[in-house]
Amino acid sequence: MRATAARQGSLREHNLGLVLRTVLDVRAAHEPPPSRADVAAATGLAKATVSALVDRLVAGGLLAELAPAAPLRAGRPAVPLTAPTATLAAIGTEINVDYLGVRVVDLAGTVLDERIARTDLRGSDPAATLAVLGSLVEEVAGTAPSLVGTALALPGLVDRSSGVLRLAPNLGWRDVDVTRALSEASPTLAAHPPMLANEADLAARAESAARHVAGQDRPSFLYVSGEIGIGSALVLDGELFGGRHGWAGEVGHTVVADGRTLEQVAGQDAMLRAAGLEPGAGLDALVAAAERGRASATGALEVAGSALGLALANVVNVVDVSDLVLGGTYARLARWLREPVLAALRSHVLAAPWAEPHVDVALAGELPAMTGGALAQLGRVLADPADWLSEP
Amino acid sequence: MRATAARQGSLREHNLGLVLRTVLDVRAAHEPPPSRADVAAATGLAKATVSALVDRLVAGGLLAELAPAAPLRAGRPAVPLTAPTATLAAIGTEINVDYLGVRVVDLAGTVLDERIARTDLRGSDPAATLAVLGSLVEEVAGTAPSLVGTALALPGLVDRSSGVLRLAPNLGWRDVDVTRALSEASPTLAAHPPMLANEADLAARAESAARHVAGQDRPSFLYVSGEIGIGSALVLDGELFGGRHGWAGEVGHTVVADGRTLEQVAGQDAMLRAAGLEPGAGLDALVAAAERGRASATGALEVAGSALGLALANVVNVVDVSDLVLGGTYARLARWLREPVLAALRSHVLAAPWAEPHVDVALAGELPAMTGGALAQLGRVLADPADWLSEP
DNA sequence: GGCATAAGTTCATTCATACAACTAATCCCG
DNA sequence: CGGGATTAGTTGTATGAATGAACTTATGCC
Repeated sequence: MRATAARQGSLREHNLGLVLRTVLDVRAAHEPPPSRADVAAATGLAKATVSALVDRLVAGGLLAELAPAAPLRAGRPAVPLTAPTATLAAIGTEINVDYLGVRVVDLAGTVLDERIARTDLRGSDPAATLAVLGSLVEEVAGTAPSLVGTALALPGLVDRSSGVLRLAPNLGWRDVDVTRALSEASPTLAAHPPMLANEADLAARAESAARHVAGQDRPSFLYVSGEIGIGSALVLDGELFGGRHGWAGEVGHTVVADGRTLEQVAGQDAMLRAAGLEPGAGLDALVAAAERGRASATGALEVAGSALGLALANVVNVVDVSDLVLGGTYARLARWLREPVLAALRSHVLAAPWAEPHVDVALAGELPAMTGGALAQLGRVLADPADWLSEP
Repeated sequence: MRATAARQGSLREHNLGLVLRTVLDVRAAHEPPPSRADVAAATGLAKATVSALVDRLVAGGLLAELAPAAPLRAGRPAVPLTAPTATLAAIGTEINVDYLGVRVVDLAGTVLDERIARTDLRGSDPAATLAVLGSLVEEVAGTAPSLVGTALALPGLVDRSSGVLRLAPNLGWRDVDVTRALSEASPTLAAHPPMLANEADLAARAESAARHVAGQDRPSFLYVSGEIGIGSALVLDGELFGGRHGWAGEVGHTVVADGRTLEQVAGQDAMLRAAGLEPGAGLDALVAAAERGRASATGALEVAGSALGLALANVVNVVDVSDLVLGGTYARLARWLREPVLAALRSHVLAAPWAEPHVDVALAGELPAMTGGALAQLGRVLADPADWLSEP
């Protein structure tokens, strides 16, 4: 119930966005690039209207005309429309517990460039780490086309209004003025202050886009991000649910049993310990042990899966989604986690008999939060193309 | 991202709704009824446009002109606009564990009529109970102005597409075709099939409206409904969050400790038992005992409050709201529950230091779910007034 | 080469809002 | 009591966006 008066111009802006999204959406679904006529048919707008809007978008650099394909049937051949290659891009960045990275994505969703540095950042110095990230951004910014915006995914609670990272338990960071530090380290980030968000939230955005491309129209799911910590994010009808301050999804800090949080039971370190491995052994060691069928490892995963399932059952009871998506490290462990999670869901979710719970593995590729951040910024263009027409 | 082409008419419909909502909203905030000029100033629309739209709304019966108030200052006196009295109404109904009722509410939010029957409906016969509800609806339908729609609040899981009540644990009902039974019992409900929804969801709508009237513009809160069972509903920026199927908010069936659900620890029966009272003693007995300071009662409430607080902390970690509203029986117990709930929130909510949790008592009046159901139906008129202009 | 077919363009028409001038109804003040 | 100031609401013209029908362009098919 947006309380804005709709003037004549609003109409045009709305339809401009509609046309742009229609062209890019059809592309996403692996259909051939649409023509002006296709767009008119899909939107219900008159051909003349679509032509005018498309012309404006092409002139503004938000759409491109392709060379006509070899015509198959009678009639004047259509001019196919697509996203312009590499004219507009966004940079998604991420600092997580065991890596940090930068990724450039354009309007078509293509990854143009990326830099990833794997290091253990637990207890690291925020200033130094942010300086590294800033320099990675500068490395890619040179080759990048004109920027829509930037985003930074963090494993913690972020204050989006002030640009301060409030708390990242697994990094050991607290009240870090991330935006300021980055703007000093990188002219690019100074010019385009990053949108700060939780890692799981942005990963879920990428997952939503991936599922859209895979054919799910407006997917609804709970994304569970197992990194060193455990985060989650809810997507409903393709829309991310962020809560009041964007702090939704902290399942990891949910209490599962006798005062212990889920992270203390099913976090990576806890699983390693329960499997009888050294804390520093890493995920690979756990996967290897489980693959060899070692009872200590599979048993630990069973216990972790049950706890995860219980925590997720509580979440599902409260937010009502039936599709759970395992991402991050949980994606690699899905083979062993799925069954105990499903069992917990079936027995604790009140609505389970009428909405059979599903547990899927994430479709989005490696390090989805960086992609998700970039997509979030690119989404601003789709939402309101008029703002991006003339000025680059 | 609604995928609809905006034609010229969409503009008009949008602004028509905007004008209607502006008039009713200003009324809600206890300001004097606005004139056409006030609406123009508030919306940013031109005076001429507002006049045209208001005229249409008045002609269609969705707005009414009042007699000009005694003018206070120079200038032509304004014509005040309000909701028309008793021309359009909705019926909200409810079946709960210990009562059932019917309420008629008009566009101005005034309760025009109601019938409430208090009985214990645990293990009752669905057909008989629904027949009683149907007859109550018929009683009030005669006097009611033209109907926008009807709603039915139920303490359980409802399948809104098929109109079947899937499960109401505390009634002992399962897979009851409520819509069909009611349409046979009541011609009014046959003509206006009720919107089925969870009791807590509709109560939260009423609470949202009450908070809006109280001056909170677009309130965000988690409503916790303590009836015989425990339900909850999330309102974000004035909008109810229902989840995928409308089954969100089942905190009562959340697991809090060693496999026990919240209802088994903090439900009304559990509290009575813990306080050493008979299960049938009722809420009044518990309140009386607590007021007399009996340790068994206050102790039981302390325990229940802690469990409730823990469950709510888990919810808050996942959905990120900081205002909790105690409704239903919990409103009467708030004096004793508030502190333990707050304590649990402070220690278990990750974001608590940056978003101080609040625990309020519900503002909406008695049996808010009935009001909320009616308001939900009336909201359809506000959302799209064009549909309701000519035909009644 | 002519006909059918489909894509895209041109142009007059429609319709909702904006803007400005105007009328209406009141208070204030001499 | 009458004129000026002030505010509400109306009237009429202009603007801008979408529409629909006619038209042009570009192709395949026979």
